[in-house]
Amino acid sequence: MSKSKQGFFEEVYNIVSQIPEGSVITYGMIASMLGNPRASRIVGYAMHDAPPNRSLPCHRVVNKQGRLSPDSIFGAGNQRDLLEKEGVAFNEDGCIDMDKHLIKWDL
DNA sequence: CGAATGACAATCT
DNA sequence: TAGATTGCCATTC
Repeated sequence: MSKSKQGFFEEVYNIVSQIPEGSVITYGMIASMLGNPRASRIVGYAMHDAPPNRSLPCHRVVNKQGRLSPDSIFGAGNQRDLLEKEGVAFNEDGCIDMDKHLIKWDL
């Protein structure tokens, strides 16, 4: 197993692995924590390449719209089902109720 | 080193 | 309001 990924990716995996159940986080937040509030895409790319051996709850990582990743990538309806099982509430639009489940970091 | 990629975000029309 | 475009930045070829 060679470490193809550089530090940034591991930082992303580290944060994602810390997401408690029933909570979600946005790509922009993770990027901001890493010091690059504009690297939201890098976070998404890290998720795309996220190795399952990290047990990354990538289903808890959503965009700011509270929207989940494309079913084509995740696997048709799996992500939403997982979140619902963890106690995450969804809106009628199929988006996560960010105001209730979005992680709030210590201010 | 340069070009291409990408599970986003913000802005414009 | 919804769809399309641009910007941003790390990783890969």
